[in-house]
Amino acid sequence: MKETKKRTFTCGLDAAIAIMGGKWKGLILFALQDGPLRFGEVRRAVPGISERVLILQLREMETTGLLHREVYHQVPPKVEYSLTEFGHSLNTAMGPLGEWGEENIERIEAVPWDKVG
Amino acid sequence: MKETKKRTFTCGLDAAIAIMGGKWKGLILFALQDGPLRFGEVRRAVPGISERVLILQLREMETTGLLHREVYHQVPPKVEYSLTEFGHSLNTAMGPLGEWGEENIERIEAVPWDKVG
DNA sequence: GTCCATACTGACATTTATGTGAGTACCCGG
DNA sequence: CCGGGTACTCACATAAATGTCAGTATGGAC
Repeated sequence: MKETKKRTFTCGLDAAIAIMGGKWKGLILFALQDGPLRFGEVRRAVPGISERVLILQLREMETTGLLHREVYHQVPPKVEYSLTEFGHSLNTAMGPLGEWGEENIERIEAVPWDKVG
Repeated sequence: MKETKKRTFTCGLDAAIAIMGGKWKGLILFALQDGPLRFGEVRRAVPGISERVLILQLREMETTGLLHREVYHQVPPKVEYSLTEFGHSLNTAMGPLGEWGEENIERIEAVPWDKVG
């Protein structure tokens, strides 16, 4: 029960998708690419995310080694999040995907999303 | 709710992630990169996916314009799926992500996945 | 003492994604 | 008439992801 299950992946893309999780982690990664941000700054940098989900995502990304969490013992509290080397490398790898999205954003927005699901 | 809701995205990466949907579409795209495959061939190329979910994913990807569905009126039935130009371009954009996953697959598999969620 | 700001935590509800297993339609060869 | 092969469809069930909202802890300013 306490054995850490060793997930296996069919290919590198499979693994990368697992790391990326849902719809937020890529955006969080993107937001942090230019340097550390405090919790509240990350929240403002990722419009639409709820506070609780942001915390969950940040914790997951800390566990997977994508980012570092630095706590300053102050009042009011201050916590800074920054990318690790691992996180930076993933961010770099996602660059082309982001560019593809930029180039095709009109087409993507025109998709009849309510008929997709 | 009859109006097709025009989703908007905060950035290109956001849009790309929306297109990629869950954990399967990237793998399906990857499987189709070398040419058309029949339904059963896609299923075998994407281990672990259930038949129903595969159908749903293929339909979504057809709707979003990533792939083309060609029906041959034969018995037994034959349906071939192939990437569109749009699908190919996305596949290309995901190339670096797949390579990143390959390079880091050991590290990713070593993540304590049961403590992540 | 009261309030402020910040970064949380916890209970709960909802939405979305995925999975299971059965059944359908078709023509053909036996 | 039966079973084989393929690509589905349908009803249902569960799991995972996301959302809402209230509450907590802290020390300093007032």
